[in-house]
Amino acid sequence: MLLFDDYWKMTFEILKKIFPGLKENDLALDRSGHGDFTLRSFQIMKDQKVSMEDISRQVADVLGKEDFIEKIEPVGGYINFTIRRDKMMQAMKKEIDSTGLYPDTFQDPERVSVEHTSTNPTGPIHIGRIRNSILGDSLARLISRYGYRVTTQYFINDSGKQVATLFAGYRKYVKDSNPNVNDLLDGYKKVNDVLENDHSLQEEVDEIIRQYEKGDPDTIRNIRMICTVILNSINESLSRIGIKIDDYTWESDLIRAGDVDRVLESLSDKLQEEDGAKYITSLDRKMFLTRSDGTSLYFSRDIAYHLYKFQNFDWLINVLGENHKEHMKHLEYVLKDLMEIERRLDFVYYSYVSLESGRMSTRKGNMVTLDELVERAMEESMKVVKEKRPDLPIDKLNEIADSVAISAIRFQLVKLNANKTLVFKWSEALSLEGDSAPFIMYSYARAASILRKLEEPETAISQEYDSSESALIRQMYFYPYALEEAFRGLRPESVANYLLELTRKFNDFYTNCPVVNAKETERSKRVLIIHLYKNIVKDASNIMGIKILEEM
RNA sequence: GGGCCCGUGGCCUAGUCUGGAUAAGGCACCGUCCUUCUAAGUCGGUGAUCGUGGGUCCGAAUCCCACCGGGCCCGCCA
Repeated sequence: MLLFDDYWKMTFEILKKIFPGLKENDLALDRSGHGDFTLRSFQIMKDQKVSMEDISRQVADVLGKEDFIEKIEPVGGYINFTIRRDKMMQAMKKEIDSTGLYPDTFQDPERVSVEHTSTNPTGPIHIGRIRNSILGDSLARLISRYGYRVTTQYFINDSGKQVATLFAGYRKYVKDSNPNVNDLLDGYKKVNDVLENDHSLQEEVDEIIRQYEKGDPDTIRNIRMICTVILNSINESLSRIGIKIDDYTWESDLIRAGDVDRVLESLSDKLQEEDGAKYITSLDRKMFLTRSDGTSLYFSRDIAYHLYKFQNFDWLINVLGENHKEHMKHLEYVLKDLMEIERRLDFVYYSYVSLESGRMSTRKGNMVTLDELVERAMEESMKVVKEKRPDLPIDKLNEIADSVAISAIRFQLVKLNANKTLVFKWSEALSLEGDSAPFIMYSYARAASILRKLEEPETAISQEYDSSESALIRQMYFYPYALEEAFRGLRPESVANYLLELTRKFNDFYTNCPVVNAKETERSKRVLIIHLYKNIVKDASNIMGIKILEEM
């Protein structure tokens, strides 16, 4: 929960006393530039059969005497409220002085699990999967900022057909007791080619699964070993863009610890069989839990994993590609309707990333890996930073180029509504202008630069702010509302859009309001604005995974 | 065939959940501003039947219905 002097709420509660039927949405943050909050009176006029004049008079009576109100203006069917800027400044300053953050957070005891990425350890992480990681990581940061104890989790699929196939390839073509990633992937590709028309090999893969689930020590040791090699490389790629996952769970551990069997037991009265394979009927569909040879299927392992997570968490969030939607409907049905688990479970889906040449495919080689993207973004940002800052030493240039590249990649993916399909284009991915992370970072660096030029600057809250200052103060003050919206909808892109708007407001302030050479009274109030601005940008950027810099 | 998602200037998006005031940005294009704090920036201009057709409503990009176009799903894969 967010803590701050919430003038929207105060206004709403006062209005609610005179209009008991008032809905939260009737008092909106104004988007049209008329005021800060706007009361839409249409419904009130209709319900209570009163005139606009009556409403205006009543509102003026109760709110006119509140000291945080600057102006009340009825226009058409709206009543616009303007909040005093010095009150907004005070509200922000108060939190930052005492906690270092605006808004302050009330720490919620609930523990939240955010599962993201969970990609099969059968290949490098590519730009399709990375949408999952970036979305999940930002979501985790957002929820944590909101006051929950968040753990990020990765479910390692090491017991399905894909990994068994990987192992078959290793055994046939690689053999090395200390294999590298590329050899493993080559082996995987070769086996997949052979599998297309060789049924004996299919039998071999099935046998590997049986051995693995049965607990054959040699199979376990080897599969763990090759999965770890690939997983390490995935994690290395992720850490390159600032993503670290807290907890890993191996599917095979849940099988051997009996979790999957317990799922079958608890569903025993609903289980049906077909050729020895067990299934349940979920929403008119057969959902198989085991194969006819007794080995487990993803559905039962996923149920087991969710039960395991519910032992330690009050709220589970899963970030998944849209192709999992149907599957998750059935998972939810089992957990909520059959097992009657009432705890909170949310799914956040994202649409696919494709290339201009079409859908990505690891096997066909039509893909762009994260490593490749990072490398090219680094080159691009290095080129730019060298051109812009020839005065800086090389290690400084490296640091800037690195932050710019990584921030740009993350921001580009997180700012887009997750439901939209994304066609990856190099020209857009490598762009460092416009609505991008560098746009935000650059503004922040200019703000920092102003403060560096002043020795022990005074700060002050003024009674008077001009229009650029006023618009910026308002946008800063509204930060908690943006966090709230993002949190409620589990949509980090709301924070991204907020941050872009904040940057535009700051740029307007920057061009219109000189600081360093301003008179003392002007300077001190602007210095405080910059302090608050820097604080909020830093905070919001952290949620977005943008690595903010004091100089660039 | 059934289900879910998307459709907003030439291109990419915000706004859709929770209907409300002249539809907000970016890219590209044309023009402006470095003798004031970093031009990765600023200001101005060109450019939108909000996929189409109905409906509900005082009011629809937003809600409902139908259709069109694109994506995803409908495995003893994950």
